[in-house]
Amino acid sequence: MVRGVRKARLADVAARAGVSRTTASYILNGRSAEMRISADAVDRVRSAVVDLGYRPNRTARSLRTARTGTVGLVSDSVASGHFASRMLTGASAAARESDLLLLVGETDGDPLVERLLVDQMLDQGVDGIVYATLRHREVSVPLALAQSRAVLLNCVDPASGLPAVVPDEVGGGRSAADLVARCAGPVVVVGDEAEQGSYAGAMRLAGLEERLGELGRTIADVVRCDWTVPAARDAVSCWWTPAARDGALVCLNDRVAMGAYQALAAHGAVVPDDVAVVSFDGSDLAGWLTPTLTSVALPFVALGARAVEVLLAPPGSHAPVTRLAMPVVRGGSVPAAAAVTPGSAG
Amino acid sequence: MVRGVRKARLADVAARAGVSRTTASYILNGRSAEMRISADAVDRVRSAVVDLGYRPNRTARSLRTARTGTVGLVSDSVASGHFASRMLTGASAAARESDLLLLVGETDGDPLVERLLVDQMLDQGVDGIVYATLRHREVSVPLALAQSRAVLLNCVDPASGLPAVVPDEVGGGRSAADLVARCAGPVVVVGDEAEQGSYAGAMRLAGLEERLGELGRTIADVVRCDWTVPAARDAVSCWWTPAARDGALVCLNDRVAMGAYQALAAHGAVVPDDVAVVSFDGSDLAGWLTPTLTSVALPFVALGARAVEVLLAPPGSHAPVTRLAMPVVRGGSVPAAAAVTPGSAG
DNA sequence: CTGTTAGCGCATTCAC
DNA sequence: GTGAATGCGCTAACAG
Repeated sequence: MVRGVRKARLADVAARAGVSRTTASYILNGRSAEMRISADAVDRVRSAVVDLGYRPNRTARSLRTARTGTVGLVSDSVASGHFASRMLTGASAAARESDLLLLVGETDGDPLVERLLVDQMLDQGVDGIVYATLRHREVSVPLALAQSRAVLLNCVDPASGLPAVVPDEVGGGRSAADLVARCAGPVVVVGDEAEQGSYAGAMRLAGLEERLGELGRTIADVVRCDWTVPAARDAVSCWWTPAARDGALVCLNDRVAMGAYQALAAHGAVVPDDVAVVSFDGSDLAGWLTPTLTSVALPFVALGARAVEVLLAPPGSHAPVTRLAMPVVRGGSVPAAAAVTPGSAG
Repeated sequence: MVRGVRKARLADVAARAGVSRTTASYILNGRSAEMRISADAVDRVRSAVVDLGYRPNRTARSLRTARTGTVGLVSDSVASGHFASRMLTGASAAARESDLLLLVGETDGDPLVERLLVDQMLDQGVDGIVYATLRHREVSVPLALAQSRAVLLNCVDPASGLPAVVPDEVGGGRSAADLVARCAGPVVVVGDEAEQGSYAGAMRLAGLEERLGELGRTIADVVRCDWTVPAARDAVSCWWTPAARDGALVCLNDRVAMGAYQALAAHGAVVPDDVAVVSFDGSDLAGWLTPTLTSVALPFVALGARAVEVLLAPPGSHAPVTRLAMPVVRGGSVPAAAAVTPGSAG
């Protein structure tokens, strides 16, 4: 424990103010009115606090109150992820908002480390734990977690009954449909929807299909490939046919879209004039491409913040699963004429 | 403070094992040999621990020992950064290695929030604080930090005298020089070296120039532009001349290189046949480009880990500034023939 | 080798 | 309105 100068204790403050520790404690905890403490005593204590540079010892307070003012965030590898780390930004901000400190730990997917980390945080006395994953998927949390105050972030665990905060992938798929429903040519999906055992692909595809159906359209084709730039580039390049002109490519994430861009360029197809491209994630990459990519964004900051909020709310005051909307980040890869007003009947 | 089932205390363990709390404490703190406690007592205590599911109360221990087993990491916006968040990964791993928990907080560059956060962490009783920045730059840390156990990460504060851990940007510049020193055409730098008041640009440029000089070469030109894709694309596109063929573009970061790629493609110049490209950062983006980009990498994970190690080491046992090498991540953007053996006389 | 005792700094119940 | 006394759970002198 690091301390710059000798720290003053509450007793020192009380002594200097000429009151008892109890009185000083009440005043500092905002109960001076309730306890009807004299204004004079309040003033003396307050100035003693300033004079002595008194800071309450949170450890001692925690021992007494059984609350530490900290929440934990354990993840597989959120901080390593390209931009999923923004969940940390959101969680950190929300924690600060409630005057809490955030304990983070990465397990790199190791179940052993995971248990150790959760136990350590519990021992440390965190007031709650957010369990986050890089990919939106199903998990099976350690028993110790399931028995404590916890919230799942970007994942769900049906067995545990823990509340979860996730992106609304189906709604995102529907938004993508709205963006391309009026294009003249075929709507083609790029990317394997079963990628990495993640929920994202299948749900995005489901939403897309559902909404396209409502608008009287269908998915003409699915170009399956890994969610990486080279895989998408090669797959799109092989698949490309002039019949695809005036259609739209719905890429399952931004890296896939980048690969698609490269393939289209190689074939001399111009985005968005010859073919529209939309994708999912809304990562920084979308803004780096030329033309900029229209992408249905993962609201990582909001997800992280909301997870902490749900954690702090009274248990049961939230739906088991909170789905956060995926906002459309508009780029130049989709002609306005291809879009339909969201929610319209088409 | 969250607790699944009623927690057993050390006293319960001692009672069940038929020993005193002291004895139990010694055993659990690995001092049974030193205290010459009977093997029988040790066994009884150990099984009592298991039976009762006893976990030591870290808060109580902290109150007594004045150490909390936590370190803080406060940053401007490291978690928001594209891949700088990996400093967190490194720090988290190093903390775990020493059985410490990591408290993180982002200030978003707000000096007020910064002070609040540092104070809160100090109140919380962290054993030390890592102060990190997204960009490698000079900072002026809050007074409270300067007076406590702290280490700077990716920044320096000459006034504070705090130890710092930073990437060796000059060495990185030298590595870049080695990669392109033998190219037939001119060596041209892309990017404004004074970008964002950061140290990175100037130091990379200095290292590049220094090493090129040793090898009998010079920087032919500097194409100044912001470190963004569109700015670099436009700048390189305007500047491009057939005279640049067979030369090399040294881009000050990967996004600049991406812009350069786009400009070169527009002019029909092929990488690496017509022109070599190297850059700095070693971000994921480097692997997404075609051909993949050879980049001198920022060792973010190692930086984060080292910062925690320096924090935990006895004060004064490290140089004031620890510079970590920037490893070259080889891609396909530089012909082997253009390179020289690092460290050779050329 | 083991038990007794005394705090760590704070919140809180109960007398005054 | 205020102060004395108690205990959160643990560690570490000190005595036996």
